[in-house]
Amino acid sequence: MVALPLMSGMPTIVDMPLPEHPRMSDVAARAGVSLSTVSRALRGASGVAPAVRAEVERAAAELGYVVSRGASSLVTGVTGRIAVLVPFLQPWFFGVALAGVSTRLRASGQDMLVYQVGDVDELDAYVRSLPLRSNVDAVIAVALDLGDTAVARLDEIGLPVVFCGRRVPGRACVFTDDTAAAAGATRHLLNLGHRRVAYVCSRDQTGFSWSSRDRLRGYEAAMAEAGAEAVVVTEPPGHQGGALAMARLLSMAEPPTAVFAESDDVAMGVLQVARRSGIDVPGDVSVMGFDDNDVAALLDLTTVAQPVTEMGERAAELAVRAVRAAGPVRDHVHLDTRLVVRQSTAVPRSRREGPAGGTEQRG
Amino acid sequence: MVALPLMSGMPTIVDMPLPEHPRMSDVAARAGVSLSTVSRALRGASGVAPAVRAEVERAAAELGYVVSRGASSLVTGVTGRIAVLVPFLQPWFFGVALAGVSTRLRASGQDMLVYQVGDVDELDAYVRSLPLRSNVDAVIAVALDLGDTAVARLDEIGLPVVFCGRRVPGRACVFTDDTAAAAGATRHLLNLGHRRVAYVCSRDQTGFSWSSRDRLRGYEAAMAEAGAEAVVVTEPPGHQGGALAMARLLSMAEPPTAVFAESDDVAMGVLQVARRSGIDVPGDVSVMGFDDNDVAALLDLTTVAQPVTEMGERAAELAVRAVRAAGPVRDHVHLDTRLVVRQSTAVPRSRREGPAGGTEQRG
DNA sequence: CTGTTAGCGCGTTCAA
DNA sequence: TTGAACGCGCTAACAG
Repeated sequence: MVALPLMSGMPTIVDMPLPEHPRMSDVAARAGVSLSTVSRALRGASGVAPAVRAEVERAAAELGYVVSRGASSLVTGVTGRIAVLVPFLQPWFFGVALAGVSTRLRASGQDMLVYQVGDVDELDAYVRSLPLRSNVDAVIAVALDLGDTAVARLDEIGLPVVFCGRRVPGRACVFTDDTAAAAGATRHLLNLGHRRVAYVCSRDQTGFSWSSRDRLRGYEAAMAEAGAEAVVVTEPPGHQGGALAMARLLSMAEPPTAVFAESDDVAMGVLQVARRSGIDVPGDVSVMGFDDNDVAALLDLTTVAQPVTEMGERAAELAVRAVRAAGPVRDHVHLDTRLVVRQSTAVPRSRREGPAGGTEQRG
Repeated sequence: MVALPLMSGMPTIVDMPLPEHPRMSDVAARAGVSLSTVSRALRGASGVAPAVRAEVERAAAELGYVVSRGASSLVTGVTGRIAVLVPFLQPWFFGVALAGVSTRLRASGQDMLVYQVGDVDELDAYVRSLPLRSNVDAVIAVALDLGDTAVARLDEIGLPVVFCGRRVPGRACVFTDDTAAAAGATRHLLNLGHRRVAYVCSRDQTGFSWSSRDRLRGYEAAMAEAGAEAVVVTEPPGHQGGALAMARLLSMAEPPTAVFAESDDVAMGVLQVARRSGIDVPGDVSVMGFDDNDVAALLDLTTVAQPVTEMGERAAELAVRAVRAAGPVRDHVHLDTRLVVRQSTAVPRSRREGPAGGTEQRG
């Protein structure tokens, strides 16, 4: 700050009352420069003398000034906000994915707007009303099937969309290969010596989810490949569905020796019924899940791990890139899954009691 | 629409190309009125002829026009956005709370901005930088201890704060009585006939959380009231901590016959170690949790249920009210907890094998 | 390198 | 009941 000769009693610039909601002009006055210089300095734009920039930053800090995004986005058209659409907020998967998105966005100073669009109507209402220019810069759809019309509408508006958790041809997306992962998991059970491997999948009113369908396909392929007969049980989602499914499986003439559940959540229901029925896992039946959520480790469930946090981060990364590029980004980010072998899968009893059989394993 | 005589080949209003990003003036032109009339009509302000209003709404719908929040908030100072601060995104509690907030905000057309502020620095950075005027209308802190300086800063800016999950004197907040709930849970165990009831609590680097402290207090009070000796084990949070704690308890000269864990998550670790050690629950030891998360039901864990969704909804309600009132709201919303008795707690073996003892129970 | 000017899209005075 | 003018706080062109 420049030292000035002052008459005593005269209010100095330091004595001036701090405005409650300082604006850029307050900073400009305090730093003794013009508005545009403040704007440039605070934005980190080039063409500002280092000394001036420092002075401006000091003035801003002293006033507790922060640029109003609303005002600047009115001019630039960039809001600094990214919308994340999720079908649910409660399940483990979405919390983890959001954490990933949040981390990445923080790094570039973007804000995260979260919308829960449980049903098609909500999605529709969202797409219809919200994403008008000057509300968000991009949309990340997590484990969500935006319809064609919704996507078309976003395109029309010029809003980049990133799909997280699903492969969408011609679109920016981050995904894992559910089919291959499910096939790998099924092979793990087959390689242990199981032949009667059942698959539990879930469907709600809306029908199968795509990841559900993809996993089923992988299971069927692996079974066919091994010449084993596929046994598929369909119930509502969640562990309730898993419990119902396991009950049905246990009432079959020849119950399976291994159960592959579409998700860890469903597997929990399977395990619960097994435990209550006095059926030993993996002694009597092997159980395999999918997701590797936090409870899976707790219950020693063999499962397929997805890098969910990373999926969120990468999706956010694509969204940020699309905003910067001011145009659509079409990258496909394919992340790997990982088979996590724990205590819930083992060689079937028939094998153990017969001639000693090795426990092979393939990816 | 008014039918007009047209020369053929002359472009009609219907033929006019739809602007990609229609603005209010486009609507005004299409409806044949002025800008201010459109503004009034679309905002539902009074003083617009019904016929004119209908015409404006039609024009807006045909153009796919939506008011730009950015522009209007520049004038009104209201953003239509509410910030939700959470320490974590992954745990069950936060997903459920966010779902509650989301539901309530949707009803009033507000958007939800989510910030993960895991450590004090992040919180500080957030409070320092973001909530300047024209970014959000209110802040909801979920299970978070904003420091005094942070709160003071928000006050200064005039941003309403709502605390969710904690009682804060003189502030708008939604909470449950952790102390009373923990005391009730402890009494449940005492009433079953347990005397050696251990409490497992968690602390991380930061120290005890307040809910942790409150619950501990309730446990201690109930034990003292019954003339029983308190046994408290402290470990890191999460089920790992629970597992460590249970291991320590099992190595005591006289292990407890009942374990009350600070949270369901911690209780999971306790159950895991019990199961692996061949200790029957509740045969050998009763286990009680706190939260009633989705896994608790699955594992038949007796626990204390909190109305988490409702907490989120009510917090959002207070935030919306504060925005409407354009001033601070100081309501305290006290919600009840509920003891959920499942299969993990029972009369201790000593009682069962001795003279028949009844299973009493108090709230 | 810096200052001046003209809007960004809308709500809100006023006057009609 | 409607319309015209002004300004919300800021950035982007220019000119200096």
